[in-house]
Amino acid sequence: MTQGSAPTERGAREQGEANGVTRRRNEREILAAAERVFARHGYRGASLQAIAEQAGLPKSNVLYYMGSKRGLYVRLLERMMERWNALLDDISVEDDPAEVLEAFIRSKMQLSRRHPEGSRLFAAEILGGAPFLQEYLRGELRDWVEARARILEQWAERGLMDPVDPVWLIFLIWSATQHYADFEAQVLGITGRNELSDKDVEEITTFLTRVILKGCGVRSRADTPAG
Amino acid sequence: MTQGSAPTERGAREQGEANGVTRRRNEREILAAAERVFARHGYRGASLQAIAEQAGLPKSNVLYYMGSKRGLYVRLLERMMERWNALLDDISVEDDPAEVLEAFIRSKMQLSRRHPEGSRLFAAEILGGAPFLQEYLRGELRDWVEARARILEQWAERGLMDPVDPVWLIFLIWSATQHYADFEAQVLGITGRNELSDKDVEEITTFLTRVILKGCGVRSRADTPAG
DNA sequence: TTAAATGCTGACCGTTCGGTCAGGATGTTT
DNA sequence: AAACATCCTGACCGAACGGTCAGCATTTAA
Repeated sequence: MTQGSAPTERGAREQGEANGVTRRRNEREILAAAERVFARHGYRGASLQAIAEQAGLPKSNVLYYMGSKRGLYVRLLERMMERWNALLDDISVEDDPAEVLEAFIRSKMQLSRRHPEGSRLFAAEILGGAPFLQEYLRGELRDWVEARARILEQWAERGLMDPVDPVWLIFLIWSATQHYADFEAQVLGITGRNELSDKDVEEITTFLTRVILKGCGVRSRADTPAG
Repeated sequence: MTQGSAPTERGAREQGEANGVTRRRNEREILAAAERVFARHGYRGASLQAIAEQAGLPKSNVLYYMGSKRGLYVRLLERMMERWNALLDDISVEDDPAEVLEAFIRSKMQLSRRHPEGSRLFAAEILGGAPFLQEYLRGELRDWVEARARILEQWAERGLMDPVDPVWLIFLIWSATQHYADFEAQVLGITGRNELSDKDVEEITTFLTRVILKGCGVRSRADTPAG
């Protein structure tokens, strides 16, 4: 009665495969499941039981791999931060504002599309007052924004765009793109779609690029006669 | 041993005040506390215990007033929907696009500022897949957006603004304004502020109005020579 | 073949969850 | 002052929570 399962062929291991293949697969499965559950219910609302079920593993196994709920959550946040940091890594004042801003909008849009659960996980963390990310926001991310803001300012000084507040502009792009991941349920409900197609995303990207660039009076370097 | 509290002066009633004054105050207190807690932790992550503590009442009292966790949550959502529905209630094709769009941005910004917890509560609900608001999104709100989208289209036809997709435009305004409530923690962290002042909000509103109106090529009716 | 190391999980722990309810406190009516 | 209706809450309930751990299964090393 205490142990009813068959002695072999249990778990996800199935047949004896050498090395850490199962390990890697389980870990990946857990991280994906956890991202979904944390994104949907927030840190407190998420349960390890739900994560384990979605990963197709016993709860104990999740804890065996990840140590603790907190550790799993932090690991997911860090993974998302890495993805974000890779964005728009190297830009300079010499670059073309139109190209850079379009690239920013486009890559941010793709980040939201490629990792919607991760985007929502991040949003849920911020929504809850960023208890785990305070340090990151006030440190790394702040520097990231500051550096890019200074470049935008210099572009404005050179007459390549209107003298708008660069930080508000970055927030505008952030929010407009983030919206399609975080508020997906709303976007789909209002537009009556089941999902956003590649074509939809391309259309939205074009729309945002056009409106924001025009709104900031961005002139492509090619359009400007003199340096 | 079973009951150690003093026979009188318990609860929030304190001194005998006639009528439902205490009732109304308690109800208001509970709703405010619940909005905070639900916004921060989502539906599942919120606990009645935490809500009760923030309201300064025993948990049983919260259930006595509100019936159930679900009922309390739904009531908060409905209150927020009412606030939203009051927004930009009566506009027509004959109105001035610049005025209407600015009023939309401004009033939406004020909604986020006046009811940040409500805004975040709404955001958390959508983030979690809108389990309680599916119907509202696919019904009322969809109609709301459709009606305004048609007016924007007509403005475009009359040459009062660029022929942009009106739904994407509404989402752009929505996201840009919503951002300052939902991502408040991020905005404050990055800008190094403790809170957004009235002046900040006014500045952001002006920025958004300028960029979005210019980006959509909105011309004020006053600027247009002929009808 | 055996011993040690590692992978894995059912059973269990203390705590907290949403919700119920008996019954005392209070307000109103007679 | 007695009867009644309403307000309120401490004590309790079964369920679910995050986390621990003994102990079996499997792989690796000797």
